[in-house]
Amino acid sequence: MSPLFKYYRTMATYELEHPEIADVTLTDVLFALSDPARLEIVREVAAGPLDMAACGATNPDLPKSTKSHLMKVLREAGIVRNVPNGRGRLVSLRKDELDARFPGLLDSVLGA
Amino acid sequence: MSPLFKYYRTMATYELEHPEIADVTLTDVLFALSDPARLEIVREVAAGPLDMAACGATNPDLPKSTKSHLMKVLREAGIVRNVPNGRGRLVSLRKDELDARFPGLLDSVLGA
DNA sequence: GTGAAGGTTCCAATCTTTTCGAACCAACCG
DNA sequence: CGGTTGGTTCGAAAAGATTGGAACCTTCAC
Repeated sequence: MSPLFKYYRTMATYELEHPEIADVTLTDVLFALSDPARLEIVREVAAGPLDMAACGATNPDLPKSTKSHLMKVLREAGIVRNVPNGRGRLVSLRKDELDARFPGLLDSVLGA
Repeated sequence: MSPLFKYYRTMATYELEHPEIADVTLTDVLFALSDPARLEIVREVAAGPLDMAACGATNPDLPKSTKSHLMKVLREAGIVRNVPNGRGRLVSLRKDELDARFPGLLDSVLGA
C-alpha cells in the first residue's frame, strides 16, 4: 500500500460519494437549499455544469475550505454531482433525477 | 398597569405576530420545512385548519413547549397562521399567500 | 525540478437549533 | 371557587451547523 494511501480518498482527482437518488430525502434537500450561500451555488450551476473554481463568483473571497464544505452538503443531499475534471472538479445539478424524485420542486425553488 | 401585564403578550388568547407575506423569505420557508416534525404538522394542516391541540396526532406525547416552539418556527417563517380560538388556537396554512409568493413550491413539497 | 492552482480533510471555535421542564395565565366546567 | 385543559415564555443543557486556518495531495505550466 502506497504511503499516499491516507490521501487517496481526499484527492481532488478521486471520486466522491453520491447518494442514490432513491435514497435522497425531501428534508435533506430542503435543508441544503435553505442556506443562502448554498442556494446561490445551486442557481449558478442550474445554468449548466461549472468548474468548482468558477462557481461562487458572487462570493469571490470565500475560503476554500468553506466552499468545499458547502459543496459537500449539496452533494450529500443529492443536489449536485461533483466529478474529477483535470486538476479540479466539475459540478453539475442532478436536475433530471431530482425532477423525477420530487416533481416541480427544483423549478419552483429556482423560479422564486 | 395590571400586574398581569407581563403576560399580556403571551396569553393563548392574544394575537401572535405574523410576517407580511412580502417579507417572507425563500430560505426561511425552506428551513422551516426541512425538519420532519414541522413538515408533518404542515401536512396535517394542509387538509384544513386544525386546533393546535388536535394537530400533532402523529406525535402524541410531544411536550407542549416543544410543540409550541415548532409552531413558532412555522409561523415566523410565514407558513402557518395561528389565531386565538376560544380556549386554544387555530392553526391554518397560508396557502394562497404562499402560492402567490412562491408559485408551485408548497404543492411540490406536499406532493413529494 | 520548482512553483502555483485547485481542492480535500482535520480540528477547534463559535454560533444556532433543538429539547424540555418550570412558571404562568386564560378559558371553561363543575 | 377550584381544577383541568390549552398554550406561551424563559432558561439552560445538549446537539448540530458554520467557519476558517493548517496540512496535505495532484495536476499543470514553465
